Amino acid sequence: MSKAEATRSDILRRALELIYKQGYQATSIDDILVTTQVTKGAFYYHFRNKEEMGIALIDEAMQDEIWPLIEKSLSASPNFRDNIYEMIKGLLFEQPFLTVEHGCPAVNLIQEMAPLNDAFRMALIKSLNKWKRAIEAEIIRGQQAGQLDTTHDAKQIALNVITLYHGVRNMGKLLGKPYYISFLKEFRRYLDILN
Amino acid sequence: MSKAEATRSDILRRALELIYKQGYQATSIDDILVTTQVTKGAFYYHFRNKEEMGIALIDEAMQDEIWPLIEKSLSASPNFRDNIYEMIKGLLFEQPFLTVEHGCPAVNLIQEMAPLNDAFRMALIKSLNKWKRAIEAEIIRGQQAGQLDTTHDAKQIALNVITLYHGVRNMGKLLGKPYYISFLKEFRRYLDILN
DNA sequence: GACATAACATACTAATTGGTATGTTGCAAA
DNA sequence: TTTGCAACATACCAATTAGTATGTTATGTC
Repeated sequence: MSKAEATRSDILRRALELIYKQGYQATSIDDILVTTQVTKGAFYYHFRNKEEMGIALIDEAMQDEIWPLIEKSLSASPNFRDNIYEMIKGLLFEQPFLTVEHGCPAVNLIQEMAPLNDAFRMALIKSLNKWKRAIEAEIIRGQQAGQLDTTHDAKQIALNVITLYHGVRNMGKLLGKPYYISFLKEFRRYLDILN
Repeated sequence: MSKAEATRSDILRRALELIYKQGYQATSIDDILVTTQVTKGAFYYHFRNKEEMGIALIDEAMQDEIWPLIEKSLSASPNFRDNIYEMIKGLLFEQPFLTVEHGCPAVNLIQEMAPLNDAFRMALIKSLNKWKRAIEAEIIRGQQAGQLDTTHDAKQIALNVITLYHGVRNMGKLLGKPYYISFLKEFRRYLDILN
């Protein structure tokens, strides 16, 4: 990685950190500059404006942060239920970057920016669909392996899983880690009930 | 209602509208003043600062907006399943104030402000608990009426319902109204599966 | 080693921010 | 009908905002 590329990805990583904790609109470019030790000239050399950086952040930094865990957990075991369960558990508990109080950066950005900015919405939809397809594929694999009745709609279940994840990430901000634990129990029950 | 009270509640209503659409931090006091035709002096006569107005908004304006629907739907029919289903359906579809793209003001505020401000978090928890208890009571009523096995934990189900609502409000920002519809079908299934 | 350009650095701006200081007006009680 | 205070109105401020204009420096190529 060249020095310029390092600068760029450093900006994105730090920006993700700040935006994760404060929100996109509440995070100023100066905030980012202070924590990165990068100057304004460098920032605007790499990004045309704040919005372009935000989009890059979704397409690159955010993906890099969570995608390894998703891929790993979805191919860990032959049992699709275990894999999906471990994926959610991993996202909730085993991401050092994420905390209960601040939730999930993707969920936060959807909440804040999807209604305000088309480019953000598109980027977030793309990211969501990637995740959805991965879950869906794992469910279909489970069906083909005889672990789940083929009458179930894999798409629908995938969306349910993501919806639950969004919900628990939001509720966790009020109820804290104990809620994550009781949610996980319920989530396992949900998976097991699917015949 | 005195004229002063009218001014105050007008500020709160308009502020709720703006904050709902733009977010709390992105809504400036000047924004509120322009749309209310109220002057800065009047604003700061009624509220010590922006935060105090935000809290009042949660405690008063937000409750007034959704609570009538919740109470009405939770006592509409003898069937607790129908009532809870209609409550969620009503919140999603029959609140003229709310739109799919902007989601739910309470969910939005939790996402944005719970990690940043203790006073907000407290007010939001209070509001959440009020809703949770109402759902819980309706579930217990259903259990006493023999509609639901008493082995089920009413508290847990109430939290599940709210979690799903949070999730769908967030996902709706990306997937739009069609998702609300398919979610509702799944939600009905979830209620019916509880034996 | 000259030279071009990529990669930054510095200094600035106009607009906006939450909040304050200091007014003015209306209305209710005496 | 004066008087006191609730209920506003106006003018201001220092800090912060995204973005720009105009530099300087490093680096790869010939």
